[in-house]
Amino acid sequence: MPELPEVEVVRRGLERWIAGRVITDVSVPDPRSIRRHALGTEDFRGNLVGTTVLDVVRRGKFLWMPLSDSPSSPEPPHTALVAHLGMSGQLLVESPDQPHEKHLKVRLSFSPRPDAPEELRFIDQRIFGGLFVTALVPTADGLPGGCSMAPSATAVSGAESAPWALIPDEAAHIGRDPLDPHFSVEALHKKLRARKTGLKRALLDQGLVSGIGNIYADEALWAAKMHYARPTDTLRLPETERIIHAAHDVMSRALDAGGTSFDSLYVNVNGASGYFSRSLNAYGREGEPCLRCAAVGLTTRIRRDTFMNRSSYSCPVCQPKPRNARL
DNA sequence: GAAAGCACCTGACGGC
DNA sequence: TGCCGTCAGGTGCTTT
Repeated sequence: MPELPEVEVVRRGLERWIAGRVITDVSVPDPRSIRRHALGTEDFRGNLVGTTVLDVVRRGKFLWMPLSDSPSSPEPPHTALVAHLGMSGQLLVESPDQPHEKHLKVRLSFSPRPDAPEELRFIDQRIFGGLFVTALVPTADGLPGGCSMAPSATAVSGAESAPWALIPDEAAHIGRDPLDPHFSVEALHKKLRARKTGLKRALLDQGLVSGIGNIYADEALWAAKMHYARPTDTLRLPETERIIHAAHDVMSRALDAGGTSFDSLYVNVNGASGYFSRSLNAYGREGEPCLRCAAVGLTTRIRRDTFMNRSSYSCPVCQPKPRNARL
């Protein structure tokens, strides 16, 4: 299940393989995966063929690729190809002669490059994700829209002026993620204090802070020793700093491990799985010992609660439920 | 306007 | 073996 670290792994792969290349053809075997492109398949195709992918940018779990008619155009891009992996989306860079995957939804062909495959495939089993082309709008704070331009040998010439202070219209409402260099803990703390909700519900609200899904929310709460139902309007700044530091730490470690993977639903652009699931402390460990408690001789077991119609894993001892819990 | 609930979607899995 | 119900969960829409 792709969350922020997994999407960042994919972003880096796309940056390496497709930045600077021209889209030469597009096919859409299953139009359900471009349903957010309201004008249909032909318009989707027409907006892409002949354009150049200038960059690969990410905010939270949204990925976008600013498009230009020419890689050397001095004009900022006006449109972008947006991708969201949803629950089971995969973006694979492959050779056209590779057999088609069972859930292949969209294929993009690229201009030849000696060291790189020519096709980008979007595969999605549950069809929660999708692709669409949309307008780029200025960011509210005038800062770059998201994370991009990691050092790359394939960066587009002239890209030293990028990233632009632009973001897809549909992603403009979401907050910056903890790995974003422009993320502000103080700004998030203000928003949390103004909300009357529980801490995990807030962490999963992409409008407040993006990129945190069910897995990393549970892991960050466990690391910060905080309960998921802690009312956000009672948080003190050091506590907000603690939970965000924990989220940053767990997601950074997951990124270093190539992402978290429980099954074949998450792979990088070359089809390889990550290894971070072996390092999880809470998520998916119902009935197993809390490792922190075990270190001091306690035999506490991780418990699973149903919360927001999904599972929430926590330690009942080191993450005690607050008296004023907000579920 | 804020907060919460629910539909979307498919494959795996367990129970009968 | 086959059918049915449940579960997984990110996002956007609807309801309260």
